Amino acid sequence: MAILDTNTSEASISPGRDRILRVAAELFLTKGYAETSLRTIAEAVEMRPASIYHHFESKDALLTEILSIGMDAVTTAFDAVASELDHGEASERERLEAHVGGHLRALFANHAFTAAHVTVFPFVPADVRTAAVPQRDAYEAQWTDLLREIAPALDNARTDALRLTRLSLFGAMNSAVQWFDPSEGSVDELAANIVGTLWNGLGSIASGGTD
Amino acid sequence: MAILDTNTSEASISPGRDRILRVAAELFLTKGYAETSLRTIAEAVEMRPASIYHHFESKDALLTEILSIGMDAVTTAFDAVASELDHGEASERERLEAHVGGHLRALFANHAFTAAHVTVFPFVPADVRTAAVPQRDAYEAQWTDLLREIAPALDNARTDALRLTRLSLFGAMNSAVQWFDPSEGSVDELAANIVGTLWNGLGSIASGGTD
DNA sequence: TTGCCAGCCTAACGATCGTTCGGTAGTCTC
DNA sequence: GAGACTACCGAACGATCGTTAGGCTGGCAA
Repeated sequence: MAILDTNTSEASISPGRDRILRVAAELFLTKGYAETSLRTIAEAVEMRPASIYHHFESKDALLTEILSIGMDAVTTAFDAVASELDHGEASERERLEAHVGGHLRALFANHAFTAAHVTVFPFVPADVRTAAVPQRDAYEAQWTDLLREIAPALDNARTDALRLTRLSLFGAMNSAVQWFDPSEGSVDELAANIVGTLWNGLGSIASGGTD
Repeated sequence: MAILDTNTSEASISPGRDRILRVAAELFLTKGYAETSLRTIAEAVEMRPASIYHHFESKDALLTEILSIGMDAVTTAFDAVASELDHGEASERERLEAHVGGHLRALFANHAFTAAHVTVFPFVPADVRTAAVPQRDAYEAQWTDLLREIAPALDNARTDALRLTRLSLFGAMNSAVQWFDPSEGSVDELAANIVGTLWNGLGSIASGGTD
C-alpha cells in the first residue's frame, strides 16, 4: 500500500522528499509542531534548512501533508476491511474486531503519520486544522456508522452512549501507540483484547458478581 | 477546596498571580505551550511581559505549577471519594461510578489545569515533564489499584487487560472535557453513562445477540 | 516622616524562528 | 555542447521569542 505518494498524480517518488516527510512526522509526534524547528528537521535529514523549501512550500504545508497521509492510511485500512467483510457473513463482534485490527495495523505501519494526528492536532495552526478537519470528520463518521449498525440501541441522543463508546474505543486504540510494541506482541491479539474488553464489559468479571 | 494555593505554606493569595495561573492554563490548553508566548499571556491578564517574572521564575516554572495544580485537583478528588466510600458498603459498580464522578467533577471544576495535563503534557520541555511524572504516576496507580480490586480477573500480565481498561476509561473521561457542557447536563449522569457503557459492554446490546 | 517592599513598568538584550535570495553542482534533452 | 531542470547550498532577512536590568509608585511598618 503506497501511503507516501498522496495527491501526487504520477508516481514521482523523491527520496529526499519522502525522507523529510517521515523524519518530520516523527519529530512532530515526539516533540510537537511548534517545538520542532525546520533547522532540527534539516539536521535530522542531513540537509540545510533552505533545501526543505525546494520540496515544501512552508512548514505548515509540510504538516498539512503529514496529517493527510495519516488520515489516508486509516481510511484506506477501514475501506479495505469493509470490502473484505462484504463477502462473508461475519458476526457483529467479528466485524468490530476486524476494523479495530485494521485501524491498529495502519496505526503501527504508518506510526508517526497517524499518531501525529492524535497528539499534535489540537495545537496545529488554524489554517492547517481547518484543512484537515473534513478528512477527520469523514473517518469519524465511518466508525459512528459502524457502531450504530452493530448496536443500534447506542444511538440515543439523550445519553450520548454512541459517542462515548466511540471515544472509549478510539482512546484505547490510539493510546496503544504509546505503549504497545508490535515486535513483541501480535496486533491481532491486541485487537481481540480491546474488543473483548469493550464487548463483555467490566460487569461480567467484577469480583462482586454482575450487579 | 482551595486548589490554587499549592505549595504556598501561607495563605498568601495574590490576585495577580492567580489570574496569571488561570489565564495561562487556559491558553496552554487551547493553543499549546510553545504556541503561547509570554506576551500573549501578559496581554490577556492586562500586564506587561516583564511583570510575570515578578510572580514566576520562568515560563517553565509557570507551566510546572499549572500541571501540579491539575494533578492535585484530581488526586484530592480521588482521596475524598475513597474516604467517603469507607463508611458505607458500596458495590463494585457504585465505587467505580463514585470515582468516575469525582474525577469528572475535578476535571470540570479546574478545567484548564487538569485538561492541560491531557493535551499539553507530551510536548512540555523535558525538565518540566520529569518534574510532573511522579505525581502523574501516583494518580495512575490509584486507578490501577481500584480497577484491580473491582475486577481482579483483569490483572493478567499476558493480555494487558487491566491497562487497556484503565486507558479506555481515561480516554472516555478526559475526552469528555472537549465536548461535554456541564451547564447543560449533569456530571453525575455523565459518570453513570460512562460506567454503564464500560460495565455492561457492547455485547449486551448488540443487534445480533450476545455472540 | 522615613524606609521598605510588593507590584508593575519601560526598554532592551541575545537567541532563535520561518523564510527568501542568489547561487552551484549534476543530469538529462536536443 | 548549449540549455533546462532538479536538488541542494550559504548567507542573510525581519519577526518574535524568553528573559533581564533598572526604575517608578503606592501602601504598610517603625
